[in-house]
Formats: sequence, C-alpha cells, structure tokens
Amino acid sequence: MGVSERKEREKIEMKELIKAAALKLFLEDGVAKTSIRNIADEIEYSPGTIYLYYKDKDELLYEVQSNAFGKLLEVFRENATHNDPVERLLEISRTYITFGLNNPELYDLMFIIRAPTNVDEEIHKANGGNCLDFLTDCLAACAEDGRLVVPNVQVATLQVWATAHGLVSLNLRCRLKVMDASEEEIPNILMATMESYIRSVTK
Amino acid sequence: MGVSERKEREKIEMKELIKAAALKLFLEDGVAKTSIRNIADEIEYSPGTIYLYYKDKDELLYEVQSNAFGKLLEVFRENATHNDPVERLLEISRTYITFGLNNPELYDLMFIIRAPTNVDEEIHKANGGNCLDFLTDCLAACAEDGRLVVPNVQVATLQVWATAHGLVSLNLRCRLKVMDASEEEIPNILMATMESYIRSVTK
DNA sequence: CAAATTTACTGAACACTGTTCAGTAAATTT
DNA sequence: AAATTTACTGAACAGTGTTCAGTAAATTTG
Repeated sequence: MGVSERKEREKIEMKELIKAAALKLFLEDGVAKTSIRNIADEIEYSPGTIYLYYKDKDELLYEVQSNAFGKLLEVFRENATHNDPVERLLEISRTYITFGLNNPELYDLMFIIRAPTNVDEEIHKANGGNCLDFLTDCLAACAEDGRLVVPNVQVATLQVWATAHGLVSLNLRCRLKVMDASEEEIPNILMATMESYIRSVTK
Repeated sequence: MGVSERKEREKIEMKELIKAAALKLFLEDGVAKTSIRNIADEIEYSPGTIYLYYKDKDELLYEVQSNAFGKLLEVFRENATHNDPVERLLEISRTYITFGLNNPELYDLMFIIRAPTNVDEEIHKANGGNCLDFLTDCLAACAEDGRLVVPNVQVATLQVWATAHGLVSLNLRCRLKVMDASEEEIPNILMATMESYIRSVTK
C-alpha cells in the first residue's frame, strides 16, 4: 500500500512549499518583517499549519539558512577556480563580500541574526560547514606552498573570515556611517581593504 | 521665577532615570527581551510616560548606545597607553575584544543590532565617532613611524576594526560553532588570531 | 459498502510587543 | 479662587509567535 509513501512525499513537498514562501518573503520584505502569518497567507494556509511541519520559527529559519549556505558554496565554486591558492583566496574573499552586499537578507540569516542558532546543538554544526571547509582547504593549500605569513591554518581561516564578515556586517548594519565615505564608494573601499589585507598576510 | 529651570532639571533627571532602568534591564535580561513595558515597570511609571521623554524605542536605545561608547572609550584610555604606536594598537585590539566578550549586550547595541541606526542621519554620526578616532589616531601614528605594511590609514583602520568586530560578533552570534574549538578556549583563539593579524600588518 | 479511526487543517485564544491618545489629577499661573 | 498648563495614566490598536479544541476529509477496519 503506497499511501504512507505518498504521504511522506506530500509532507516533504509541504515543507518545501513553506520554505520557498519564507525565502520569497525574506527577499521581498526582509527577515525581520516576515511573520508566520505572512508566510501562511502567502501559501494560503492558516498559521497553525506551519507548526505541523516546523517545530517553531527558528527551525524554519534554520532550514532557509541551510539553503542560503548552499547558494554561497555555489558561487564559491563558480568564482574561486584559480590554481594558485593565494589568487583563489582572493577570489573567495571577493565572492564572499559581493554575496553579502548583494544578498543582505540572506547574509543576515546566515551570519548575523541570533535566531537559527537556537536549534539543537548537534544539528546546528551542519549549516555553514561546507562553506568554511572551502575556505579552510584554500588556506591549507596556501600554507602547503609556504605562502602564509602566519602558517597556522586555523588562525589564518579565522582571520580571513573575521575580516570579510567584519567589513560586510559593519556595512549592513550601517556602522560605517561614522567614517567619512560616501554611500556609493563603500563597496569599493570594502573590497580594496580586503584585498590589501590578503596581500599583507600572504607572500 | 525658577520653576521652568527646575522643570528642565526634572526632565533631564527623568530621562536619566529611564535610561538607567533600560541599561539595567539590558544587562540583566538582554536587549532583545527588554520591552518598553518592562522599563516602565522598573521605574514604576506607565508605558506611555516613556514616550513623553523619548520619541520612540530607537531614540532610547541610541542614548544607551551613546553611554556604551563612552565606556568603551574609557577602557581604551585606561588600557591603551603604550608609547610605541604598534604596541598601543595591540592594546586597543585586546581591549576591544575583551570589552565585546565581557559586555555582549552592550556590544550588541553598539555594533550588531539594527535598531539605533534609525535615528536621524545627522544626529547619528555622533555615536562611536570618538572610539573610531582613538583607533584612527593610533594607526596614523603607526603610519607616521613607517610601521604599517599598508600605509593607507583609512584602509588600515577599517581592517583592524573589521577583524576585531568580525571575531567578536561571529562569536557572540554563535557562528564559530562550526569550527572545532571548545567553548572555553575560544577567547584565547580570538585574541591570538587578532594579535597575529596585527603582527602581520605592522613592522 | 458503512462505520470507526486517523490525519490534516483551521482559526480563535493567549500572552506578548511598540505606540497612541482621550481622560484625569496635580501643579502653576492668572 | 478660578483658569490654565503640565505630567501622567491605562485602555486600545495592530501586530508578533505559539497552542489547541474543533472539524472535515481521507483512510482503515469490520
């Protein structure tokens, strides 16, 4: 009897439908302004239904976050293809910053807001791991070739990530308004700052 | 007739009372869990009263943020006293990271949450400017002495700030869980990562 | 096929949020 | 003493995440 199999399938489809609606509203109106009721309206179900598929809003956010990390990994793979590990590191950095500036709502979900970190400890590690590995592998290759000023791969990874995240998140949260730089030149400044950093710590 | 003078004074005192209550609750329960009603309860006034002194919650947050930046500048002045500008830069960096880790709620308010950036554009620049100047001055001194690998002061300032902020904020938002490092060694890793970065970009 | 059971969904209700505003009582001025 | 201004209240509004009794449809059982 294929009923339970079909129901299984329908359950997954419904989760997907909810997730897609959530993502759509996140991109349209922002994560902060998207409520369970909005999402329910979007898919023409009642708010209560969403709780039959996701334990709470955090779990849903976590799933959308997982998709977002998939997208970041995708652009990493597309853009960071140089053979030379230092050049590849530059490509990764540029891609990260561009992704953050072009997808502020996804970036929020991935790296800034508190929400999806409230899911179960063990399940949590999954999200973002692939993206971090992509960076770590690149830095390991740099270290292998003796191209890092500080050859500790963990320290180097954290430095690159922190610098890129610092630049993107300070900008997304309008904290660079204290600096005297016009709105439109900021992306260029961020990129130049990141590149000059990479050049300083590699050889 | 000293009535209007007294009223002026009382108005300031009341604003101070509200601000102090807000700060207290922020530190006790977190910024996110502190509502206007909580603050009103704390000072034994009705919620509406708060709106007689602050236009909205953002304006109140902005004022508390201003206090928080004052505290950061204070610890900068206490701890970053070395004559050698590179050593002073290290002291500033360590102080910044320690402040962030020890005062997560204040750090949130200062650098992460969206809220207080919604105040009027012109008024906004004030907050944080002093702290940024403290860092910029130090890096200008480094540049003066030819101690920076990249002698552009704006780029250097942004790099140091972004790296420190990246480290602190990724940690406060639990994003370092993806790395295999135990909870208790993370502060040390952050500090070591920051110091090794400063050493790489100075000479 | 009819009855019993399971499943999927609803939407009102709860406790909360920031904010507004008519109403009131006290302080001040006339 | 009367009129006016000031400071404050607390209910109300529209929103939030979440729960749960009730219902109708799908499925299983006899």
